[in-house]
Amino acid sequence: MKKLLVVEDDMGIRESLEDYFKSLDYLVCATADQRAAQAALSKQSFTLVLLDLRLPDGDGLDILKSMRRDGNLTPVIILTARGEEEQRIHGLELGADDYLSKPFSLHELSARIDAVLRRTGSAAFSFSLGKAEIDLGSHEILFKGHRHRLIQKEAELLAFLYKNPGQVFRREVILREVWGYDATPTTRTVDTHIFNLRKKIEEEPENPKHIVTVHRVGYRLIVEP
Amino acid sequence: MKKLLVVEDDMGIRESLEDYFKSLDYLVCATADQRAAQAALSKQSFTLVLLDLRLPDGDGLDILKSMRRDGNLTPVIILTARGEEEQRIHGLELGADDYLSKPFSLHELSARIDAVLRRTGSAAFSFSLGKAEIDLGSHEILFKGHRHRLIQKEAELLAFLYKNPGQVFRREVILREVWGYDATPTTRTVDTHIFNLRKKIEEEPENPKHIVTVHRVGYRLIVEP
DNA sequence: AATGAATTGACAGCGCCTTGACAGGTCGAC
DNA sequence: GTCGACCTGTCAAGGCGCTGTCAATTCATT
Repeated sequence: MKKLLVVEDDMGIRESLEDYFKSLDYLVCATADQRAAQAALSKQSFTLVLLDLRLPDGDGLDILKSMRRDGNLTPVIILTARGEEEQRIHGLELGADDYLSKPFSLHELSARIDAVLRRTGSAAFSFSLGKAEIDLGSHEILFKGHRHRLIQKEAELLAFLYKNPGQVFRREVILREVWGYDATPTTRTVDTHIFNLRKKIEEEPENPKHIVTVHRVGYRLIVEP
Repeated sequence: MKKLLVVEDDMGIRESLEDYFKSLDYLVCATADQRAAQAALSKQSFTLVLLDLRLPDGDGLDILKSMRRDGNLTPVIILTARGEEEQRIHGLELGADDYLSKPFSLHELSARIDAVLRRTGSAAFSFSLGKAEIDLGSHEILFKGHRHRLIQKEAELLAFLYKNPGQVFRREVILREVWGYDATPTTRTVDTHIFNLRKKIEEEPENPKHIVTVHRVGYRLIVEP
């Protein structure tokens, strides 16, 4: 489940954003100003933040600035009015992931969100591989109408692969990145977890389409079918 | 039936609020000062609280502060006079859900109330898990015809999980979010409270359906059966 | 002091992680 | 095309870290 923070002072826009994304099954927290946004950010974690720059109690960029200062890497998309190019540029410098000029269509915004989440992968929070819907926030996957659980190492392994889609990783690298620098397990352990993952997300585990073996090298994750 | 607590010292405003919301079929409890408000809050649970900050016997924010300290998550809308920005900001930090500057139209206030209730699900407050009806306002739960009490930490813990349904939280995160940043307890403490909560809300505590363990990670709350 | 909440510690049992073995597959050498 | 060396798929079993459980202790409130 993706969780959105909307920061927008115009009540009309705010509510239409809220309604639209709720209809897409997002969890939406809508705030109208800087203070409320900061309060929400300090208490909860979000998949992505939609940020209007012109707020009644200050500049929306301050929110972005303080997020990044606090090490909060949640993706941010900036919503600007016409003629706010400077701020928009400044926003990208501060670490925003995309921007959109008003007026925009909700459909376009939704597409941008998907693109940003795909690109940052940071939101390896919830995604799908083929017919499997994977939710790393709840460690659950929905596959063929059945609900399975991912165990800890499987979830970590899958998250790592998903953050680097298409790229081949040698087993030693996977061990180092997922298990840690002082990992003791052998590379066979990786194989076992890959095997178990395939049983949970591949339609034909013996003929995997997503978690692919690269002989004599390692494994790679194919996101697009 | 929605039940409103109005805390407002100005008799004119108080009575017009009372009349207006009664005409909208709300149950309204109108109080004029901190003492009466606290008394009402300790005895009843409300759908939402309208809180004036300037009270004859102290700061309205004290009411909000003590509510949140008690794990009472009833939505609160703050009513401020012009030039009380600082307090309003402080209120949002303390967990208020919205604010409105006087003078305001009753119609606008009504719209804000609807928005807040929609946003909070109006339910971070009173909800059910399976056959257990949980009221975080009074810390009471009704389960199998019996009435149990949630103790403080149990209520806070359950409230936190309910605000983020489905999501897995590591024990360290739960400690930080529920106990506070400088929390001393160990993660075993979390287990104990989970154990006690299960005894109160699960049909088979040894086989929990709502407060679910994710091995090697933490816990998550399943709201839907 | 007394009551009840909050926390800690101990222990048993479960489940994840790892390992090792074998079968089957892949690819280069010839 | 065949062979052999090496790699990967598969799976069962054991160790051990993690959780459930609960009693005992500390802490807070009155």
